Amino acid sequence: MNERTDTDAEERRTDFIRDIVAEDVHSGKYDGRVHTRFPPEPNGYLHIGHAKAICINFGIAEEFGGLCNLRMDDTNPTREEARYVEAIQEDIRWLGFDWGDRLYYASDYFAQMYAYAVQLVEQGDAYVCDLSADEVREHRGTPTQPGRDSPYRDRSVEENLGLLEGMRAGEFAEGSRTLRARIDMAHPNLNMRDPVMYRIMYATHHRTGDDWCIYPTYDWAHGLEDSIEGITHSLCSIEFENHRPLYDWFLDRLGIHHPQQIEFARLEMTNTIMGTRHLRVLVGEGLVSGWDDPRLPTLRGMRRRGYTAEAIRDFIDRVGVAKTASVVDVALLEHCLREDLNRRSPRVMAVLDPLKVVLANYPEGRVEQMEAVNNPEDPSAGTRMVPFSRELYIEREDFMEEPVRKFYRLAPGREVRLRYAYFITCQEAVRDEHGELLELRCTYDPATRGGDAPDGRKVKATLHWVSAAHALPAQVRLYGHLVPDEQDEACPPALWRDEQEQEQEQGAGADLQNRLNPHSLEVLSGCRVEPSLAGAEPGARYQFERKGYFCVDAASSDEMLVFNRTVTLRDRWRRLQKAGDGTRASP
RNA sequence: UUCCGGGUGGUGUAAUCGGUAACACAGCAGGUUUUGGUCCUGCUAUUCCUGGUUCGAGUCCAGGCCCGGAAGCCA
Repeated sequence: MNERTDTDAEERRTDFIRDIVAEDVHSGKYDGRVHTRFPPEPNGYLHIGHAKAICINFGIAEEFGGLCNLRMDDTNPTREEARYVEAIQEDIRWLGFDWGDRLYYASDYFAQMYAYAVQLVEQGDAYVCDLSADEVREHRGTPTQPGRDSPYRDRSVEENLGLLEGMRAGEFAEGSRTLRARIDMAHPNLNMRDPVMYRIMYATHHRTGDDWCIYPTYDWAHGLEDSIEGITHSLCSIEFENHRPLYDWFLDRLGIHHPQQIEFARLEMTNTIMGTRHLRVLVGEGLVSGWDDPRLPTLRGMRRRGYTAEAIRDFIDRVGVAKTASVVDVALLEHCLREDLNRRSPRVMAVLDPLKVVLANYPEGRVEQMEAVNNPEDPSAGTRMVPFSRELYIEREDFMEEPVRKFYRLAPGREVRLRYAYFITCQEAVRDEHGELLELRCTYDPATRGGDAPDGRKVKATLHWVSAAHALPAQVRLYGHLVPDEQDEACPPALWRDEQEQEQEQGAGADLQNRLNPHSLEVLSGCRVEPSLAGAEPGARYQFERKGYFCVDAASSDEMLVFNRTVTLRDRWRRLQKAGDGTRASP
């Protein structure tokens, strides 16, 4: 089911990257080889933005009969942790991609990178600089003003070699020296103004331990990683476009394999918060329950919420690939989700907000088994039996004492159908002394068993229900958008710069919190679900008829079933209500 | 302000050599329906601006406008 058929592949619309790759294959560039890679930094969990990069890199390799590597980009020991390495693999596998035995680590190339650095020093293309971080910044100039040469720029090759060796040997204090590329301090592209290649960090790396006290910067390392692995097409996001000339410069000076980098716009989406750093703030400040909070756009969160990998991949396909900065409507994601879930989810009846219904003319103690269709989209899913009795629960919102216009569910004197059961008519709404609605007194028509009237009369509504005596208690968690529509315009604050990070992230926590939807989670504990749900396994997905798609949460148990709402059904009635606000008509 | 990149319906993308601007989502209207679901039908709505070349411009040329990215020893 993960396999796409040939026709699907042919019908898949193309994009500018696929066009370039196809052209390269035809022209015989790289001997017609296609080899991509997905290079995450193991510093957090993957989110749907990563899914785009994953689908593009693995997808293109697959389509062109090539390979895609998985590479942990672990060049900064202070940010990366081993626990993320396993989680990243888990998420990619869940999405449905396979890297075979090609799991690599940037840290495996540290020795090779060092040798390349020595080569550059020997060529006079790199030098050891004693400027502090602040001084380097000050020498760099600005976008409009050229930078100034470092006073250490013209050291001899021998001195540089000796100093570099000393850096590696741990002879110098952290931050006291760097190795820099010797390019052009007046270059209009800031990235070319003698960028730092190595910094001294006395930090223990999650894989290389204390073998190194100098670590390559991303700009120095990244192109080398792709080159070493023989990558043909380095597909990355737009913000690295300005860095491409630098990667090209390194590769050309070194005279080694030169992949082609192509940049595409990263995925942005409405009604959510994206970006590892922002997500880290949400998790760190306890604004959500963890990286797998079902409200988060993390792959783990979405999985826990009940998203399918197929829906996510379909969504990424439909979003397309381009360079324009864009914000995709979350409605498209939800459409893909519903489409997939509609096909595959067994239907079941669950009452989220129970209102008791007593059938006055139904014999006490009698129980009937009603046959219900498991999935109208899939006849092979068969049917099941659902118990019916004198006392039932229906949804509180399916009754209105004074029905508004176009409300055609239950009301005093009205007849509706109970799905797969009988027509019932509401005789009386029973209230307590405070006017609180307690239960409904109804009668049923024995001739309508199964849901059809022999006299051909119609009802306008069909309600779902459960038998009070047979229903199982359940907790249901209703999830909504993380960010409400009104807040969607507000931009999340930019987050970076190490020395301000802690302070910034605290401020960011408050800023982020202000954007959040206060109703993104509603927990319902008094729900009643049909007995066939007994023993439902965590992760199992269902459609609660008329309510939405739900999946069994990991915290679910035999004592208390727990469901997460994945997404609601499209709800025309709700839309009518919204549109008709204030147009309440008397019955 | 300098460099790089980008502007096609409300949103995301497509349009072969310069030849009828299309697909999907959203929205609206209707049909079917034992889920106000699904499905089906229809509708609304698009080339940033100005000028030029051309029989013909989203596409080519010139100028302008707007948006994004870039001044970490992050990735």
